[in-house]
Amino acid sequence: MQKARNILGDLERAVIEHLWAAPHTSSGVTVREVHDAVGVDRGLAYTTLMTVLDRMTKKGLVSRQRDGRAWRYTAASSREALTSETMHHTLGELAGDERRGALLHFLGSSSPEEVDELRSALADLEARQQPADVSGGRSGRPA
Amino acid sequence: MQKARNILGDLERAVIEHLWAAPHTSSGVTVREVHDAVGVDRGLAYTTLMTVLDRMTKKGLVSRQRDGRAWRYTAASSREALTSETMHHTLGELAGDERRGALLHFLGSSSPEEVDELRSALADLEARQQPADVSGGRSGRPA
DNA sequence: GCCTTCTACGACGCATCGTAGTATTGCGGG
DNA sequence: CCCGCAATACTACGATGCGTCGTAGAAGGC
Repeated sequence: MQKARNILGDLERAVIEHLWAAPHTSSGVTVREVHDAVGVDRGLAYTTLMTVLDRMTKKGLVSRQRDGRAWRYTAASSREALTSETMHHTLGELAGDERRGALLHFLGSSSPEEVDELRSALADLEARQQPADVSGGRSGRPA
Repeated sequence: MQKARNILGDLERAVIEHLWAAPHTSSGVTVREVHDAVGVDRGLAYTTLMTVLDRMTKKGLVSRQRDGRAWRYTAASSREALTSETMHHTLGELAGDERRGALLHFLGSSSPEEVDELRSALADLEARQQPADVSGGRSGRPA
């Protein structure tokens, strides 16, 4: 009985989208604000957003903290982190040798821009680690 | 109305797993064979696998061809291709600048092995295109 | 002709998600 | 001190997807 392959629903997506858009400086967004932002134009009831936020909390997608008798919600992980995590999850289902093939496929069906982005991200990462050891790989420090 | 974020269910996963394991030389696998392979141990009825295969066909996950009065099923895309496609799908939901961040995240949370794999895959791809232009990037051919 | 093997089609149970109503609780104004 | 507003907590309902089967025919084999 392992479930939970659906990362995000449709409304959930819109909601977290809004949370991501909120300034990190704030201590979070109230249900009312989320409703005003993504609920009203869709003609949704306040309680709908409440339920959704509540369920997302239980799933660990968002976190919240008290503010008076209201909750203030924030996204649990950044958009980039969630995307990365999802991609890892997808890739993680493959055995090592298949991963290479999948990555090759991935690159092959990427646009030149994406490849560039990846290349530069790789360079960034490399620079951040051991600027010396570029020869064989197996760069030490994990995590 | 964009749906279809669930790529694979649970049984579906097992089924396509079996199809992937089948020799490509064969012209496909019958329901009977799939049932024997992944259905019997789970105590599933023959018809269950029939339905699942049928639905997967309608979703384009597998393809089939007649063989007498039976169908022979084959996976529509390779495991690697499907994985790659899913990853692209995930990444594709981001805007350009966020993609970079996501990729950085992705690399940052990858094991050294994965980074190596990616690096070598990138090198492969590069070699396959313009063996000359390695200097600046912006590899011409826009797909 | 009867038994087997397949396909087609419909059905049911359960989980998830979008959606919302009702009950409850706490704070501030009169 | 009590009322009502606002926000939360609790519960519910319909749609859809998926796993699971059953039944009804069609096509052959003996």
